[in-house]
Amino acid sequence: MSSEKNPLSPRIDKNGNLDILIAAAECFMEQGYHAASIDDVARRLGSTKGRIYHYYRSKTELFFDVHREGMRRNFEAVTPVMKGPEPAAQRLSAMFRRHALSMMENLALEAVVVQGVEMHRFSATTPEQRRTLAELMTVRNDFESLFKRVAYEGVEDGTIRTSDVSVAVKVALGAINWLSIWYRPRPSETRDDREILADKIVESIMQGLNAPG
Amino acid sequence: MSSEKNPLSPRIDKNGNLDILIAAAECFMEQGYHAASIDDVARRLGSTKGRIYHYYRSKTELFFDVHREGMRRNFEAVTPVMKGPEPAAQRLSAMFRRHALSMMENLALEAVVVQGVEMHRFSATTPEQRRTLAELMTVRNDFESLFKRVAYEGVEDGTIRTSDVSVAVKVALGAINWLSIWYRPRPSETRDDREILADKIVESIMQGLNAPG
DNA sequence: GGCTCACATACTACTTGGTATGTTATTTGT
DNA sequence: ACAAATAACATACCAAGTAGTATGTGAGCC
Repeated sequence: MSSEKNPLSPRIDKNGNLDILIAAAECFMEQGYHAASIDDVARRLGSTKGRIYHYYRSKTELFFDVHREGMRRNFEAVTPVMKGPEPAAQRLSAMFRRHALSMMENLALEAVVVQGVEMHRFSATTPEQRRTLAELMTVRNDFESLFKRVAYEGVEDGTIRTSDVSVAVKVALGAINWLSIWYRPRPSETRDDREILADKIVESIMQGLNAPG
Repeated sequence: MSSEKNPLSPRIDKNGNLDILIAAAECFMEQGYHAASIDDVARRLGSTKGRIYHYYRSKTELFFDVHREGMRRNFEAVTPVMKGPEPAAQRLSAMFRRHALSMMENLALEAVVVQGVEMHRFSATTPEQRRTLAELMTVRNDFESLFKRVAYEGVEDGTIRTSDVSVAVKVALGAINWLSIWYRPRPSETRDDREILADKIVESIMQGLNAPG
């Protein structure tokens, strides 16, 4: 009864194949999907291919599940703050903030999400892979739509001003996703440090660079 | 006498190996560096490997030169507008605008730049490759520093307001670089369309999303 | 007529995704 | 409680693709 047909749930069935997802994400982040071999992932796990192919039928499926788990955590981070009595601009800020923090705290997974689906557009071979691919693209669009919806609410309630909501959201999400390129946690880093950084990013997105006047 | 020791100049010696760079960039953009084979690049050129290996000693060097050419065009686009009598905020806007247009008009090259150097951090084998890698990272940092410098000028002349110039610049450049992920030119697109899009992006970056007040 | 440039052709050594087959611990049916 | 089935891996192996090389070849130049 616990496993719904939610397309966002990887099959992490209480056991330790979440380890596999994390290890795969780290390898994909460091070397890129194609350069990282299954043996690399296994080595990082301290095991062999056998373990991975016991849970995943192909490298592609492994990648897809890493992507799913990353997107799942994105939704998990953002959805709790998107509704409420506050003005839309305030809720949107909270969403950006949460998303930025999620990027930092799930860096490997999110780097894979960013590295993303584009790569596979051309190399997806089997029809099943193409369907999965289409599904993942849909999930990404849905995620972006969450922000667009709240941004539109902000235009209506007067707390947000922009000439093109769609572009503005893409700009903001691009800025946050770009974290996966340049952000690397220092060893001594604390949660406070990350929150400070997230706040600065949100400030840049919401206030811009121009001095008021 | 024409070839200076400028690290930004790929060796495009009047002949047609610029074609190779473009074809390689397109392949790398579509399939990713590792998935794109030298034969793929050759096929796109309507020739064979022989031609490519006549000009480039390895796939890695080819990638590096694509990266160089992309960065060269970035500098070419931005540097002409970074100095002048205008207030810094205005010059910074112009730089962002030019950079965004450069992203759109050199999409393949810039996508490779974005896909970037990080990938090679782990797989760079020879000492020479490591040196080239370090060089490319330096060039990227220098490019970012261009924006930071003008942003600091803006803080001083009062036309720019932000709590952290470094983060703000990373946010802005991230937003622009993100174009390489989602922007794809429509067939009927004109230069005006691209300029309109660039203006919207610059507006988002400079004004933010919050309604003034 | 030789020499070099600008490629094309043919080939190799190696990597890598995937499979087929063990092997051991754990669960399950009775 | 015990055998049988199955889960959870490890080991050994192969076929396919690919970076790089060695060699050929025709056209232009000196």
